[in-house]
Amino acid sequence: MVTPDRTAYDHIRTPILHVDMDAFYASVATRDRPELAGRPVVVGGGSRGVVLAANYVARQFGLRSAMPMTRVRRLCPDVVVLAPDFESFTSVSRSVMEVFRAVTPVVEAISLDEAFLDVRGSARRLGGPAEIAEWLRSTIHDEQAISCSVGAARTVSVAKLASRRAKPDGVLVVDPAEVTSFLHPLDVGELWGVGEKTRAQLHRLGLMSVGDLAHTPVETLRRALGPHLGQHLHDLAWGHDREELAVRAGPHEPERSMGADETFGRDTDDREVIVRELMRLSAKVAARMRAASVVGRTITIRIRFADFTTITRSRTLPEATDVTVEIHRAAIRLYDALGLQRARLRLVGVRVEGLVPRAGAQRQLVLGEREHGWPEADRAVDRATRRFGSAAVRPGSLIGGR
DNA sequence: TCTGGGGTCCTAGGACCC
DNA sequence: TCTGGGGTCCTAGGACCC
Repeated sequence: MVTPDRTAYDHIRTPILHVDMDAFYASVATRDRPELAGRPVVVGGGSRGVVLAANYVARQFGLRSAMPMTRVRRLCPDVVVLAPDFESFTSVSRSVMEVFRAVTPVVEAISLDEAFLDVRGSARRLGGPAEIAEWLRSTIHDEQAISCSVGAARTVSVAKLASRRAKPDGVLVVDPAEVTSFLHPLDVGELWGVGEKTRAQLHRLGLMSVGDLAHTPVETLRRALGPHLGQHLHDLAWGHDREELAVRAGPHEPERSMGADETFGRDTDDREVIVRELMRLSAKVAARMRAASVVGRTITIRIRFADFTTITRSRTLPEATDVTVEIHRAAIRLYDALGLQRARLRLVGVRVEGLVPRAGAQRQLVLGEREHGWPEADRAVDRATRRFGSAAVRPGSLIGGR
């Protein structure tokens, strides 16, 4: 790559790049399927599922991420629905992240399909942000046959908005001098951190655009939205935000919590079904915790009723655990304490919070009070799962279940 | 047959401690 | 005999993100 004459690389004006794959899951799922070219495609499915990704043809029919599948089929009966293949998505994601790291070690991954890059240290070698953006796009396109969009700015949030504006398959550099003229016409709902509820609340206050937000006294916003959010949105409206990235310490930043939940195929009030599902979810979570060498003390269950109202109940144990049976037992206690009789449940979930490395959380063995055997049983399950796959080994209470 | 599944962070009240 | 006050933990809910 030809590098134009440049001085003062440290003062590069838009060093933060936000790279975002276009319709990532849909692009990966269709890249080897030329027969689907020009057809509306969504990734998702299940009778009670939602859209995970919609290609750009599907978007012309109004199909969007998070849209219920029932609505999808109504809006677009000819839609092609593909089941997600997360192994494939993860593998493509790894390759894409390698391309990012070829540009700079300062990469903050946000999800499988997007990341921030700080290219301050790369300018001498690779050129300015716009050139680096084009290099990333062509490299990813050549290697993975998918397109992406890139936003460049001085701050994280403006780079993020810029990549969205650049979609699909484009680049947008927002110079610091242009930040307010870029931001202020946008609807408040465009800001990162403003969802449906906050957007509606702001609109009720007569604050429609980011410019309106910017010209509202910060005290007013703090009173209306809470001190933290009020201050934060006022800052964002002026383009004030993080300029440094949080580079992950390792490939797997330790998670603060791990959980699993599942929507039933049909709502149920059958305790036996619910207890069995809690067992399956507890086993899944505990296995992931053991694989990550973490233990946790706070067990939370989530219940969603047929009318979609959702509650959580949690309990903090005296000792951190990664033992399936202990997590399950806590979950059952929390469930039974609710005293539900005929309430029909749509979803149940189990989550363990307050995770710490197992090495730093030695169990206290007090007077032999711990039942032993269960951790050993879990380890045996883990070994068998590694050898034969997860279908081969299931807790006894799940066998015979539908 | 409206509304998945994986997370993070914030708020707020009460308990408890100093 | 006058209601302080900060910090931390626990619990529940809620908003948001991808």
